[in-house]
Amino acid sequence: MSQGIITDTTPLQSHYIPASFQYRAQALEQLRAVLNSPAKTGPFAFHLRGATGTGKTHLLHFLLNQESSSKLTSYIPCHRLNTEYKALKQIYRDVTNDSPQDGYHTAALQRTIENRTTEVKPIIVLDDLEFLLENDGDDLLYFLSRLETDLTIIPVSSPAIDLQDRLESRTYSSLQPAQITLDLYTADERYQILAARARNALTEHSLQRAALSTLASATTHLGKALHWMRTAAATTDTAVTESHLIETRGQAAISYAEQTLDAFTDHHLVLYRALLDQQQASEGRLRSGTVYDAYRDRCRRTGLDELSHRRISDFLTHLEYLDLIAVDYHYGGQKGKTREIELRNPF
DNA sequence: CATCCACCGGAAATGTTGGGAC
DNA sequence: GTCCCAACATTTCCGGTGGATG
Repeated sequence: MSQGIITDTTPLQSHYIPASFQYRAQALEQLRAVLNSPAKTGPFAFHLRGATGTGKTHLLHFLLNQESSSKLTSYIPCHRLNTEYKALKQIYRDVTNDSPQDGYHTAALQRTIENRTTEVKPIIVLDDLEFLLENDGDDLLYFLSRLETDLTIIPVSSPAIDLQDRLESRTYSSLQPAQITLDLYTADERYQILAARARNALTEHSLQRAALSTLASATTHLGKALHWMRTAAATTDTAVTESHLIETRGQAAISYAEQTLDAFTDHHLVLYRALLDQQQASEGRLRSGTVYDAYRDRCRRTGLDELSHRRISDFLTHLEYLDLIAVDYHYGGQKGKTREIELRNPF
């Protein structure tokens, strides 16, 4: 093993939260104002929206660690905890400091949570809410919205999700969520943030200016850019030049997707690989039928039992939510009712 | 104007897991 | 062990969808 140019991987890791946030002063101020607004009874909600890679999750962690250490926070990653029941179990754990025995009924969990929240007044963060809504509807939010205890509910999602559309009107009207949207970082802001991370993670002068520019302009998604930086830095002993960066693009894109899909099933990854195959094999955009065929072939070659059309249709929606593919929906016309799919230009 | 494309997406059915009660 | 039950992932079923085509 050679020395490499990475002095500290921490600032390049996806969960790293910096000591201070650049270029988000306004959003932070809004969030603080909302969190500290005068108490009222009943649940209080605000919806934090922003494209993937705009730092929604990181900003919230930053804020909640810093400001509200006195308040109890229950963090629900809805892409994993994608049913009301799973989310309730997590909330139960957080508000009681105790693990629920399995076999508890939903109503029993709800009752305990309701009792506990009169005392602890937790902040409940529902990150990647779209996954829960898609899988299980708005039962959880309806339950939370009807509590008469003081709690703060923070749904977090992409800007494509409009709660007024996606929630039953009874849920929406009792939640009345405020809304805060994070804008994309500008190219210059991305450049500065990436430069700062490089200073903390790499040896001096090991990331060339041209490479940094390319990184900053390649994607609006900071997490992807950092992942690419780390991939490039880990594969050289001297310095990240622009050409070395470009060489590692494909590798970085795939490992990024694999990391993202880690919390999902094997089939999600097989599906993504099948999409990669198809994209290379044919120019032009793909339709869900051919994508399914490619997925099935890959399953057969690897001895994995294939899932049904219907199931894979849902998994495609997951890939779309994760911003790994871009999709046009056709509800009829020459092509019939289908989806046209394009791999997101990874970087 | 009828028919067709090619799959969407809701809903019900099925199969599996794991706990509690007897 | 056996029966019952809830939650859950997945399959099965099926009624659409709207421009193009003849």
